[in-house]
Amino acid sequence: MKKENKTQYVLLGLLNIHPQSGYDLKNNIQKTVGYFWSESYGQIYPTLAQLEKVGLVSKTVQKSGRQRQIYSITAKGRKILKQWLQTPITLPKIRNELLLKVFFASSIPTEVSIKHIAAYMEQTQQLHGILKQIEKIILQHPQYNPKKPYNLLTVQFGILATGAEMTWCKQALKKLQSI
Amino acid sequence: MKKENKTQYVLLGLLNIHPQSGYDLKNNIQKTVGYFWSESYGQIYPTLAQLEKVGLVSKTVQKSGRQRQIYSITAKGRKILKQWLQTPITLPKIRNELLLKVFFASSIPTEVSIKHIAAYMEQTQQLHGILKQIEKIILQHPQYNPKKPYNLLTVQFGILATGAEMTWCKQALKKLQSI
DNA sequence: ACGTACATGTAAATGGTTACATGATTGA
DNA sequence: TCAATCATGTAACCATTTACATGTACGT
Repeated sequence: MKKENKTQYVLLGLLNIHPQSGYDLKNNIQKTVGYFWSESYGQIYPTLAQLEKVGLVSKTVQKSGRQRQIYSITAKGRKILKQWLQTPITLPKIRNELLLKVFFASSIPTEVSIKHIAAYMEQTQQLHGILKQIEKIILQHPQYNPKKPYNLLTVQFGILATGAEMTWCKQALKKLQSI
Repeated sequence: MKKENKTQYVLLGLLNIHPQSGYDLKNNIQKTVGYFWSESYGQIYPTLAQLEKVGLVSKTVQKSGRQRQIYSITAKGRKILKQWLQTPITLPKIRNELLLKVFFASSIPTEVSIKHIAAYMEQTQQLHGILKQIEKIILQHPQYNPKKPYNLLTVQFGILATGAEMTWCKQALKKLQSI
């Protein structure tokens, strides 16, 4: 397993919270880090198999009911996870299709750009609302521990980021509508 | 050439401004849309060949001096570009390694997260500064046309986005340092 | 009995980076 | 003449999505 492949670390990170199946992992990635990370089954299942082969996770087949493949992180897996958590971060590589279309928009009608930006704003607004709700839930949760604000911090990142994007959309729409 | 592949549209978009070589395209992508889009030679050269094969661009070999392969957009290419510019946008797929490391940070020392966020802030701050300078240059440019503010708009998106990230970094650092 | 969600995977295709190979031109 | 940068490309590899295949369990 190559060091750079990040899929494995999301899986290890979630398995470090509690053992679960590939199916659970897919859902939990969406629920917990879905705003800034995603994985498909085509990545998850092969990566789990690979992680098991090198001993970073172990598999047990659920006895009762359905034959679910439950994965647990091993001591070795925890070590590798912690190591990765401490390696320097790199800036995310973004590829924003809206901005590309806006940048090259000189040869098409202004209304098209307006429509694109409006659509972007709507979708961003929706995400912003969801993140605000999540923030509220975290803060109201009786077990919220201010010494471990990591989940809250990532949600707040999303709130600020989407907020800025909405601000830009409003500005951009105003400017384009005045043309 | 598949419709969904976006590399071709950046190339068409830039060739629509003026004819240039693959090497130029690489540099110009960086200079113009580099903040939110990038391409490697491994994508550019094969895509140019493909675009020529289907008649969206044409190639002429520079006569004088170096034998540069200069590509121009064709009428058909312009048509395809315009069509794409009008198709609905999709939200960018982000994968933020910093947030992943912060999210899973409960099992490692707080100082590690602080270091990560500080590094992120520094890099973001630098980009923010560059974008502010570009904005100033655009606005001061005598040929700036307020009826075609597309370049300015993308730069301003970057300024607002990086600004929000810097705000978050400061908040997050303050919170973590108080633990 | 039927639909929905649970559940696990694989194969093919696509997307994208990196390393390599090669050589020309320019300026100090 | 040497280094830098201009310039074009390919091959190998890595990353990722999508479509497909297959079947189970649960609630109504």
